[in-house]
Amino acid sequence: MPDTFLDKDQPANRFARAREAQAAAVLEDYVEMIGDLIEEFGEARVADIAARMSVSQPTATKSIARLKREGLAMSRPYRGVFLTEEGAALATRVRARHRTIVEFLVKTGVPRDIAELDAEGIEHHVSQVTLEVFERALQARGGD
Amino acid sequence: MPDTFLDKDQPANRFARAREAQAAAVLEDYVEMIGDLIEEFGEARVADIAARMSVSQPTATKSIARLKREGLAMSRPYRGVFLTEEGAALATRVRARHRTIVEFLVKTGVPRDIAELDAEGIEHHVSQVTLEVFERALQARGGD
DNA sequence: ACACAAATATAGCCATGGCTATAACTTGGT
DNA sequence: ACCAAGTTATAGCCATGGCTATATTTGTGT
Repeated sequence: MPDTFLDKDQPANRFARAREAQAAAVLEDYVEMIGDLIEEFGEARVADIAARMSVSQPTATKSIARLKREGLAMSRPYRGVFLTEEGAALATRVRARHRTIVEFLVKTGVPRDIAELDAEGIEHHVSQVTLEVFERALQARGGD
Repeated sequence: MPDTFLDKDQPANRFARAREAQAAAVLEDYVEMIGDLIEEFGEARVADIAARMSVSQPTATKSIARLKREGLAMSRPYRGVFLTEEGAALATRVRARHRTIVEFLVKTGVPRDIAELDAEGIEHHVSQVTLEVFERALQARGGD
């Protein structure tokens, strides 16, 4: 089990820390979504990625370039996008974390649709410790 | 009671929504911290703001310029920064929300120092509905 | 009053992540 | 085989939020 999702160093200041988490957020979102698309359609096309992110196609292309630079994805021009081993592993962790947060919020009393929306922003800022607390809370009372 | 913190429209897509929340985050953080500084020292100097944000002084100056453009703060060159009525109101709401989230996390079982760190990133993505759920959870079991 | 230190502003750089417009490539149909 | 349509890439723009280096202003101490 990893102790981090996508960070290199821990900054001293809480604002600096939140900034770092934010920088990783875009990568995490793309990787998770590309994983979803591959699972659904067998491949992830740029156009689909752009549509899911509600972003223009060139913006998606640019972000994918960054994913490639960071070693999370691979692609050949005019072909679909695929995840590296590292990217796939990250996608798995991100997806699990997302589900944990949504389920925790729902269990706490937040309507599921709102929980989904909030989780999208929240998930990138939840530490491993907090995530484990959420998991324990889920197991405790009614892990149906 | 406000139904929003700092948003204009609601985007359809959850990623787009998270992006918007993020755009407001910097403003919210600055406004809250400027409020803190004014309360502590009677004024907020650029140097202090920069130090608290762990950011260079020119970066702080630039962000303050944006706060002014958005009508949240005021300042005269080489003088301290002050909040407009709107800025002060926002600071109050942001501070209350921050405390609610920290206390909720602590009550759930997250160590306080970690709760503080996580809250910094989380708070900008918690909807009004979820916040109210947290508040109710706090009142419910042991509002000591 | 004036010089100097400290604080703030400005200039100019970089990366990210948006966008539109357009070029280049793929693919499917005749 | 080729052309049209669809898809992806590229060019070039903008704002934000980082930074360093430097100019300017404030204010303090002698």
